[in-house]
Amino acid sequence: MQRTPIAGRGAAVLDAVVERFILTGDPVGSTRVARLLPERVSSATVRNVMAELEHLGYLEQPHTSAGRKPTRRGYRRYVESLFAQGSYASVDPQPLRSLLQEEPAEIQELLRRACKLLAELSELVGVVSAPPLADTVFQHIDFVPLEGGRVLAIVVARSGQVKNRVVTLREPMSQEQLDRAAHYLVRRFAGRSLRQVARRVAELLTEASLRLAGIEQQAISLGASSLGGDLDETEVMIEGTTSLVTRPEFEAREDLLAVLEIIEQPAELVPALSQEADGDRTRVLIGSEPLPAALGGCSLIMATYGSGGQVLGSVAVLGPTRLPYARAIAVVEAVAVATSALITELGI
Amino acid sequence: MQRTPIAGRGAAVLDAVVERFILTGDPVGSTRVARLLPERVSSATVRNVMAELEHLGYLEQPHTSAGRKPTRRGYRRYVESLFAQGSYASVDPQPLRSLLQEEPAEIQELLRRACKLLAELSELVGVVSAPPLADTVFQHIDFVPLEGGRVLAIVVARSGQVKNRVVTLREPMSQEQLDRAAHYLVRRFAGRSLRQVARRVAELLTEASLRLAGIEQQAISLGASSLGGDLDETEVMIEGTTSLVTRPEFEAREDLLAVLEIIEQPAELVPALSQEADGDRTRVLIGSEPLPAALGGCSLIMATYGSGGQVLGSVAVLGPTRLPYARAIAVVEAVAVATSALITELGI
DNA sequence: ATTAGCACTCTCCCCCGCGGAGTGCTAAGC
DNA sequence: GCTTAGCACTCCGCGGGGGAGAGTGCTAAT
Repeated sequence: MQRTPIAGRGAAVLDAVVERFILTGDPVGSTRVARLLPERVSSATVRNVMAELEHLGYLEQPHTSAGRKPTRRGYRRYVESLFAQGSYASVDPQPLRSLLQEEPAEIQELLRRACKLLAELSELVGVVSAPPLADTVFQHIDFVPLEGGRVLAIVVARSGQVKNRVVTLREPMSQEQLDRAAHYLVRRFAGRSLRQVARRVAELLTEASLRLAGIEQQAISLGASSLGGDLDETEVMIEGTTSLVTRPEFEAREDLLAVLEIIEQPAELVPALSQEADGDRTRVLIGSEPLPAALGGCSLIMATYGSGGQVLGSVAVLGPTRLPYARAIAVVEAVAVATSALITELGI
Repeated sequence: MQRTPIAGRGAAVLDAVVERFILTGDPVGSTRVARLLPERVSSATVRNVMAELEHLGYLEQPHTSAGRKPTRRGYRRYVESLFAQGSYASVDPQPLRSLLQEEPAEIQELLRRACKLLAELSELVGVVSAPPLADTVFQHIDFVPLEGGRVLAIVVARSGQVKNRVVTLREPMSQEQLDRAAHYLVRRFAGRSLRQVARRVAELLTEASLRLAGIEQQAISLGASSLGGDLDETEVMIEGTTSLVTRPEFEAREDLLAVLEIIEQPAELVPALSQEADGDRTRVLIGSEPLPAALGGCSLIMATYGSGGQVLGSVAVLGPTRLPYARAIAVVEAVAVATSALITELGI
């Protein structure tokens, strides 16, 4: 029974402290914990237990003669016990259905809604990473001539995601030639992932001068220019920043500033969101490692969404370390499931 | 000489108070003003003048025996005198050139950069309203078939702006038919504004069943579905929120919250940005009327950008009422001019 | 009209002392 | 040996008091 460093009463006390602290934000004293425990014990007993928990690094005191609050380690252990018992709150399915309501034109729109939903349901900051374009399926390409020998390339993924890029031609091409090139690319490559298409086109380009004839060569060249580069870039969207402002833990100006800066540079969350994105486990990052240093006082709860076994991106909520984990986890998982379902249905 | 309610020494004192208050944020006392004035006067004299300025509604006292700070009216009068003497700071042309540096693929990208520039140069919040799609020139349209008899319509403006919409077909069409329809629309309507195209297509749709043959009818119908609706919607982008957080005037939680809420709903600024957008005068709104009520403590400095005499949108900075107007005005005007120039060059 | 002088007002800040909450320890009880 | 009642101690937070400083309005003199 001693597998975990703490067990039985110790665990109960820790959970009580964490939950109470999450609720009120004030350090929790021994008498309060004694009242909170199901078992009838005296505050003195609780004090002994708490002293030990502090020694083990699960609790800390802001100062002598204040109550205790959880350390990161304490939160971690609490969250793990949440997962272990597997029973966290359930989420009202109504808003999730509204996510599915009217069909979004593109996946971006769908993800934006999911992000708002995360923020609203959790009353925290919603974070969603979009699938890198490289992972979407090539459906269509179109070239629109601009002035000055430049061409606007429009790449359409099956998900409805659209990418534009301006390409400069080495020699002028007519609208008809452009159309033929586009048709050629679609005929030949539609249905593969953009990553595959980009790789293949790049390969062909090196051989092209030898074996391919006029229009094909032009098509390949155009395709290479249109698909080169930033296909792997991950877009991150964020909603619900305002909910943080009123939080007492961000009373210190600098802390709030740090979070808001992240929000202006959401890309800083990419490492945290993708590095941890394996399989279907919900992850909880408690103010450390893959999170930017400025978010020391924050936690991120994330899950992945995808289609047909492939992970496409992450949904997450971000908030102060002192956040209602049970609810947050439930919200994140519910949104992840709904998003996956919708994407699978619409195709990616 | 008594055209304005105040003149001569009164004006000098008011300007001194406003400038000093903008600089430090503390109410300004009579001795300080006396030192600031070019003319050598005693603090007692200044006191008399200040008492009168307060009576006229240009200054106010936070409490007896504090210095004075400007009222809205005071700011207004100060700003007008700035315009009257017409000499405000000049702006470092270097960053503006970087705006023109590498050519943006679409106008949205250009405006985003302009917005960031506004924020950086002014150290306030940058605000830019994009031209409504209706005002852009129709260049190209393309239809991509999706599953389930739905079609993704991609409308391209000459500016490079792209709009997507999913359209549901009443009867299935082949890729070839879709291409023919797209070609028809481009041949017939390219070069007109989207607003004109939308109107014309809608007109034709009502007559179409009588006079037009198969493919034309289909094309018109598709065009109408693709262009209907929200063409007049104005997109507003915002950058540099974080610069407000550290500002002492937003120490009160609620004030900061109000501003951040606006930033999550930038559309609330549309009335202020468009209602005031006539001609080429730079406008200064000081925490009132067309601004949302929550921005009572803020000012907006805005100018319009455009091409060939046509106003396309606005660039602006937003900050607390106590902001460095001379600099802000200079920045806004410089960015407006640069943006107009670039848009004119690239075509809209 | 301007200014020196003066009494008055109000804020800000520091300091002090107190009550309350919570702890750790000890000794007694089961 | 674990639990618990009792107790002394610590430390934060809060409200009041007092002084310094900044600024004002008024009056009287120039």
